[in-house]
Amino acid sequence: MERGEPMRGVMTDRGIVPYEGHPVNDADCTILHIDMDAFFASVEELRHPDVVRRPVLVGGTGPRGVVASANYQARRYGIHSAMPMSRALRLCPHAVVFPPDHETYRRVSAGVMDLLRSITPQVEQLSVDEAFLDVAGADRRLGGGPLHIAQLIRARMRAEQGLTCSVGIAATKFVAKLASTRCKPDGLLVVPTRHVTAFLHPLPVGALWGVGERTEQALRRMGLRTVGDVARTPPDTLRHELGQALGNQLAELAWGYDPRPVTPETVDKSVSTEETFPTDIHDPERIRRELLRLSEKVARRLRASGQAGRTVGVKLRRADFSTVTRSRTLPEPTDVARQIAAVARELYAASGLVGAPLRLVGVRVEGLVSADRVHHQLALDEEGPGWRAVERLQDEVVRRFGTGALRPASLALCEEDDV
DNA sequence: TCTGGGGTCCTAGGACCC
DNA sequence: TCTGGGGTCCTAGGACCC
Repeated sequence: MERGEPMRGVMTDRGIVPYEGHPVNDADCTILHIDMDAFFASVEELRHPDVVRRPVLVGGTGPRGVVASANYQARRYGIHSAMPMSRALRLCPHAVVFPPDHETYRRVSAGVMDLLRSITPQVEQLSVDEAFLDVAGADRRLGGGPLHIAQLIRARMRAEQGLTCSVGIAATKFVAKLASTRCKPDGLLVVPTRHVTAFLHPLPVGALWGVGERTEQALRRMGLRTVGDVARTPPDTLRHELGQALGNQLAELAWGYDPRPVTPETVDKSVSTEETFPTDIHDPERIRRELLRLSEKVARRLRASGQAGRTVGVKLRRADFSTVTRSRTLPEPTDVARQIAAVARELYAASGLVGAPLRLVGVRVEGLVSADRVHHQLALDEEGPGWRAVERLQDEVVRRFGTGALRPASLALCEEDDV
């Protein structure tokens, strides 16, 4: 296939060849990895047809904004996600920039996931724009094989959502995900099991799950540059250099061994929110007010999902980017903003960073359980009698009249409170 | 160039219990 | 007086993923 053309093919003895006119033995390859192409940017292109064919960036527009998504026109300039927006705009001053609209992306994502679940219930959503499917059952029902199902998904995605996606097909999650990454954008790649090592071993170590910048450096110091290099290294050596878990994981992935099944339901383990300030803040009163605001946001999300958590944590990032986290576990789970904020402020007070300039603060609640198991205890808790009910009422007001209706109450809480 | 926001998992040390 | 080993929970930090 030619440069610049979407990659659609199958891995064979002769490398990747187009599957049109070739018999594809994909019988054992029932795992699909679906990856939406430049998802946020593509959604903005759908809403603003006038920007199609121009470089499009989605991301923070403030002084500390980063690129969350870049379309493929923008990527030609060397722009990629997580790059500071200031640098991206130096590389491509005429790019069109949209601030992120996560509500819309979530809505489009829900449509995408519904489409996938209409193919099979065996859908594991990885993020807003990615999912694994196990189509073994769907294949028995629909017939035609995984490749046929993947083509059906791509056609429906284009017709029903107006979006392109890339699909990797393999016998394992890991190889399917690598396959979709290699064929982006708008691609489709099958990696039959007997060609897995030929596919994997030439790839750079960074292609392995769990190898980021730091681990890549460590592997380079060991003289390992490709997945094949890792595969030929004794697992004991990998464990010794990288730790038990990561060493084991890389030793297995380098041979394409990945027994993890597709698991449709996963439960959240934590809820958090954080904010980077446009400029550093040192005023303790402002930090305390931020902690209350973030606690309200976390508590609202907990209540909306019917969860409560026992461990409250704060994250404080200094001007030099060094980060401190503090946490405390409570006797009972909570979903009450006043309680979360009280703990967050105590953790801040004891952190040794009061008065220090901070670029970011965050609030997290973990150790989540279903909230209906703890409601009565919370109602009796002497620290916040009635606060739970008050916040429930706020939820109801927002539900019926929108967030604007709540603003005065929220401000009043900020100004009056003194924990 | 100067680094977002939402998550998961791992490591390591200390407390505590048996 | 000196000293086990295992298990669980808690805390802090860090790497990684999208």
